[in-house]
Amino acid sequence: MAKNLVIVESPAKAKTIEKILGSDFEVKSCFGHIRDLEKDDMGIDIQNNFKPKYAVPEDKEKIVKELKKLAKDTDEVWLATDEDREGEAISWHLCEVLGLDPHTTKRIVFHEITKPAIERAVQQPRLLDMNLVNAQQARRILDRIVGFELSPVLWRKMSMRNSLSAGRVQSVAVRLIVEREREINAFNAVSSFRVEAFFTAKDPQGKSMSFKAEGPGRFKTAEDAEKFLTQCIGAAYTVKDIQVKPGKKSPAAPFTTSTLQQEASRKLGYSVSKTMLLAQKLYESGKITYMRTDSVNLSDTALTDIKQAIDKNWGEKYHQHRKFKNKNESAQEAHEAIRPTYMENSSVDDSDTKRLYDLIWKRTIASQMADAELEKTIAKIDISTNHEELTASGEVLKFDGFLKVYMESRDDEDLTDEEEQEGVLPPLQVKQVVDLKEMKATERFTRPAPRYTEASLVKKLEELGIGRPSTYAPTITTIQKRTYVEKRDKEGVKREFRILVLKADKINKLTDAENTGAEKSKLFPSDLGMIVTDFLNQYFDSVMDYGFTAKIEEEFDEIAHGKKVWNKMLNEFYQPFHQDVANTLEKAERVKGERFLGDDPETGKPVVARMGRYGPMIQIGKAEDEEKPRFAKLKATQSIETISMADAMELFRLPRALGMFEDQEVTVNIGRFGPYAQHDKKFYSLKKEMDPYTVELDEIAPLIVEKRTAKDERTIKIFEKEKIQILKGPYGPYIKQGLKNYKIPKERIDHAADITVEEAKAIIEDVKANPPKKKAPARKKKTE
DNA sequence: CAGTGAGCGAGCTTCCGCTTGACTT
Repeated sequence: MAKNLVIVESPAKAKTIEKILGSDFEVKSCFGHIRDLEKDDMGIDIQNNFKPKYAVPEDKEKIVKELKKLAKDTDEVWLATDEDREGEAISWHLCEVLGLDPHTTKRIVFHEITKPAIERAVQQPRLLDMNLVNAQQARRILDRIVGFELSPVLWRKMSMRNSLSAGRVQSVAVRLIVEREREINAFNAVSSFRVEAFFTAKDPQGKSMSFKAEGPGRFKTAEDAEKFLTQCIGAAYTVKDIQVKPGKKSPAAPFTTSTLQQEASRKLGYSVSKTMLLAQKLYESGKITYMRTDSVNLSDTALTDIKQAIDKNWGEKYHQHRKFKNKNESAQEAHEAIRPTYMENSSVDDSDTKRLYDLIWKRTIASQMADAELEKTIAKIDISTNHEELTASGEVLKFDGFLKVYMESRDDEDLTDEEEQEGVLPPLQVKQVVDLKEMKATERFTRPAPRYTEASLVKKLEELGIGRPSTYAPTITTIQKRTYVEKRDKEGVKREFRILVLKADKINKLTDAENTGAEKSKLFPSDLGMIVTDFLNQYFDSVMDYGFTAKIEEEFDEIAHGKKVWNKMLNEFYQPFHQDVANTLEKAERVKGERFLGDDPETGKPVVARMGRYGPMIQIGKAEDEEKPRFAKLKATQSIETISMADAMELFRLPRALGMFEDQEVTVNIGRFGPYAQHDKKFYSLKKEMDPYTVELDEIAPLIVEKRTAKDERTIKIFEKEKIQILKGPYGPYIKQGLKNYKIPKERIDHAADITVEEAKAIIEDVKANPPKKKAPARKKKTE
């Protein structure tokens, strides 16, 4: 038994630190928080100054028991949880649960897992900071109050039966997506004409080179653009002025959780949860530092390591020492930036993981490399027939610096037409005459802000100070699980644009077409998301305010600095908030999100789009009418807010009868699980590309045949009389009787085809006698 | 697996932030 017990949060960290500290220290992990508020009565005694009621969750009982035993048998316990609000609270909970005295127990912290940092920490222990702990308790209690008082309001006031939820973070995340969608829907594209002139000029060797120049501003109408081109007929073009300016580019800071998620999304197309899963693997195998961090800091040992790698690979002049500062004020910086643990270490097996590792490696290296040096050339070209001038600009890379390894990519929202890639200009001289090949005036349209991707939403949330590195990915999952938001693609629509071409002193008018509005893997709000957001905005504007989190974070900081009392702060928040909850419960109407579309031309009955119990739908006629109303479900891509009368009526064309196949009728419809065909009492899901409104019989027939053969292939053996089947599933062979499935014992799995009826029966009886353990949700208590 | 759509009411759901693990019928 070691003399000292050190407790950290992460088990991977525990292993590394144990090696550094040696045999006098045993290092254990508590796996994050070990206590949480009870679920009953919110776990808060509001009348009694918001006194929290904590409990050890079921899935933490085992580790708590183990820590208790170790703490008892050791001379001294050291609390080494992360140095932030949550970490301080975890240490305090450890004191409470392990029976340690918070006034004497040693508390140590380090921001990096390096030998000097840890040895230094052990020499300078401090005590628990109860102010910081209280700031965390205030944070936790406020979130519980908001979540557990708002969610039930939704259950009462929304007409849909989902398990709805609301919270300080998720509801604002949904709001961002809803508002962006409406901005896009309300957007009117305005067009203007941009002039580009294509020239040739001779270089000193007499070789002809072509280059491009931009026109003077933009023309609002085709007439203005044509007028300008007409003026240019027969003109001579002379270089009037050349300016050469040096420029530079600097590398981006090393990765934090949020920037890693953004770059992995843009460069590798990973979802935020995929990025975090792969990063976790890299962390656990010791390849990278901790992946949930908001710090851009690199440890001194890392800096030395990185410098060595740069010097070795590219030479000293590529190295530049840099210290990055966090832009984000809410950052708590308990860890380092995300970086490789050793720059030398680069063998990663799995290809997806390797691509992420390479990204981290390059970003880390680049962050300590020299600026890239550029030379920007701007040439003004005079037009002899009018007073206008054209501008040609070019860029030459003089020294590549960090660009040798890494260039940060951008969200398309940051890109404007002006920032398109600069080309290289031929070596021009003032007074040189250049030859115009052609001049084009192209119609261009303004674009609305793009929809959020998972990663750009994380970026926005971080800017607003909402959420933490450990919650970005789960938050994105939650709002999709609640069906407030859906990630999907959107097909673009064709749009024509005009081009005026001046060539050989003649003007030609052309039209071309482009695809516009196409989106890939973007977040779209559902009708439910919109309705819930509108409701919350109407009754709980303070919590829904984008500045709400920032405002209460300031107060948490004041608590942490001992300038404010935590339960007083909570009371100031709670009184008006709870009043809003009570008022809303009493006064607000049940929300249906109804929108009137028009009258049905056939019957004259009103047609409305609204939210039903099972989702958005169209209703013709009223419930109180003698004839029952007709209903149709909206397609996944349609929404109550934007659907047209014509599209709504179109939905009533289902179910469709397609004709007979093998003497049985084939019909198509859309069900709970999407479009399907029905034939001989059996169901067949339509393929993704099949549209139930237009699909033909000869497309369905192969589907029916295909399913039959697939079933044959899945079947290993059938015992007709006993209704027992031996089937091949995704996890290997299994036995099916009636509708129930039974697992085949390991030792028989390889010989599944040889199983006899008796054997199969025995296996079924056996499984029935010893039912496999169900993986019960960890938080639920067993009632048996 | 392929229904439904009004209203009532039983019994259920729900937050944010720390951290990994279990293992398919």
